[in-house]
Amino acid sequence: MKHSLVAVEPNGHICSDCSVRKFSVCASLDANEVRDFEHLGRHVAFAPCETIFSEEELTSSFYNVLDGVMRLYKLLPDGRRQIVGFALPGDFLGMNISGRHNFSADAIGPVIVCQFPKAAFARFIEEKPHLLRRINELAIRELSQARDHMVLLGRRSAEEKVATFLLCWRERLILLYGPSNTVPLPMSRQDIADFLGLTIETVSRTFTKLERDRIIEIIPGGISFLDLARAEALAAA
Amino acid sequence: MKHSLVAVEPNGHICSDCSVRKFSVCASLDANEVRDFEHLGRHVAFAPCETIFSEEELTSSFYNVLDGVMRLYKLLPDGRRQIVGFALPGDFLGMNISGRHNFSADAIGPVIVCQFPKAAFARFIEEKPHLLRRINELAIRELSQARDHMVLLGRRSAEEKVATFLLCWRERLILLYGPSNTVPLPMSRQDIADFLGLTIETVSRTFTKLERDRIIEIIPGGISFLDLARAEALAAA
DNA sequence: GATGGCAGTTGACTCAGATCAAACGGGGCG
DNA sequence: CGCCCCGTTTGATCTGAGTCAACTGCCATC
Repeated sequence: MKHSLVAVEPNGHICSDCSVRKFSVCASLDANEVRDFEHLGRHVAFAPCETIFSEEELTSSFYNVLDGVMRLYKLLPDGRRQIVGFALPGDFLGMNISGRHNFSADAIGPVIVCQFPKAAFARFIEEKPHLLRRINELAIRELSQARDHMVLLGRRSAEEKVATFLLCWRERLILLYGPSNTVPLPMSRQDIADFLGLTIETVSRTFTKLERDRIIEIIPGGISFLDLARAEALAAA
Repeated sequence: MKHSLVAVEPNGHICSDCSVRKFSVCASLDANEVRDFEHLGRHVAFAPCETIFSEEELTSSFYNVLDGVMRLYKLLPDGRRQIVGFALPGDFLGMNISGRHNFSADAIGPVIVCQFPKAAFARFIEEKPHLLRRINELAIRELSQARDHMVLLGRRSAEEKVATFLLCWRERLILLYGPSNTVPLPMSRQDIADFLGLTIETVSRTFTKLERDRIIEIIPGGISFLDLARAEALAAA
């Protein structure tokens, strides 16, 4: 846990140039609104493994991921961990009704976020129903993903879980960075295990099995798909 | 699967008298808006085991549960089922972004819903940001519950799952009907199993074990808590 | 008050994935 | 270069929950 590198660009950023704008909440804002919006958020960088916010902590800000990957997780009192998602550029974090975060978030690699003070953001949204609609849309999309993940956790085998994870992760990266059969995996095996409800050993063995079956190739920092069709068959089944 | 009993009250209902109003989306509407809202929805009754809507079906309506219990579930192609939630009076169903339902819903016992044609509802919401805010609030609450359920599915033992389920179900019923240590369970053992990512046999055995340990008592159509503190200890651990 | 059916329970056995333990391997550093 | 560290892989064994099968008990129907 290194210390944070605060405020990389002390309000010198320009939202209209922002690379994740079209994926993000801000997609719903027009040119004038974006200008106002700019004064609201500021860019903050986090070092690998740094915590952006913790479960049960009072929510003081919302976050828009600009660059990097985060793991979002919940801990049981005895230390068991369930990763409830990975956040990528464009993801919007921090909404809740209790006033406290309901999961923790930390940076996997270096991360840059656009941070909005909660109160100012709430005020800004007040008169912008289209922004609210956009946030609602994102929440509903996440809800749908959460339900899909419940099916995976409750009813799928280890091999199905891993295949599904790799394919879904690939899809997300394609949306952001364009098509490729090579899939970087910035998170550790332990992270993948805690996301899929498995142990690290099972994840590792399953990777090896998929490679032995010539479905994937394990490369440093990721995998490469050799046979997408068979991977999809495993995931669908 | 019996045939449906349509439109119990062909628009003779009065929203201002509605028993679930304070729990529901409609809580955000003022007296005038409720009057307009009345013309939008109509009450529809469903017989036990009837399907309200199916996954992948085009969304033509939204639903507000007025009475009864529904199971919300997703099926894998080979028939494995994951119940993603149970809907109780006050729950609002049908929101999605794809235009298709992303899970199926059927009645467990007799169910009455308030059904809103999608288009009319969308038009109504257009100029009512507070209603949108209320819907967003409900979505965020559900998202939080979904994440809690992921932890349960991915990281908890059978006994912890069952104890947690019974306690959570009790909490929901208390909110609606007031405190009681007796907890009706209208859903079948199979439903509970498919909700918790277990088999029916494991659910049954775990119930028996909890009863043998004098934590619960199994009664027809439900259970009764004998030792809430120990149940909570099991669920928390 | 027999009969059939279905939800739930119980028992015996199996197995997928967990646990425990050891080995591997690549990158950083003295 | 050699050593260590740590994330990962592999192997051996164990076990919690799944599977398969039989049984119970409660209605519903005749």
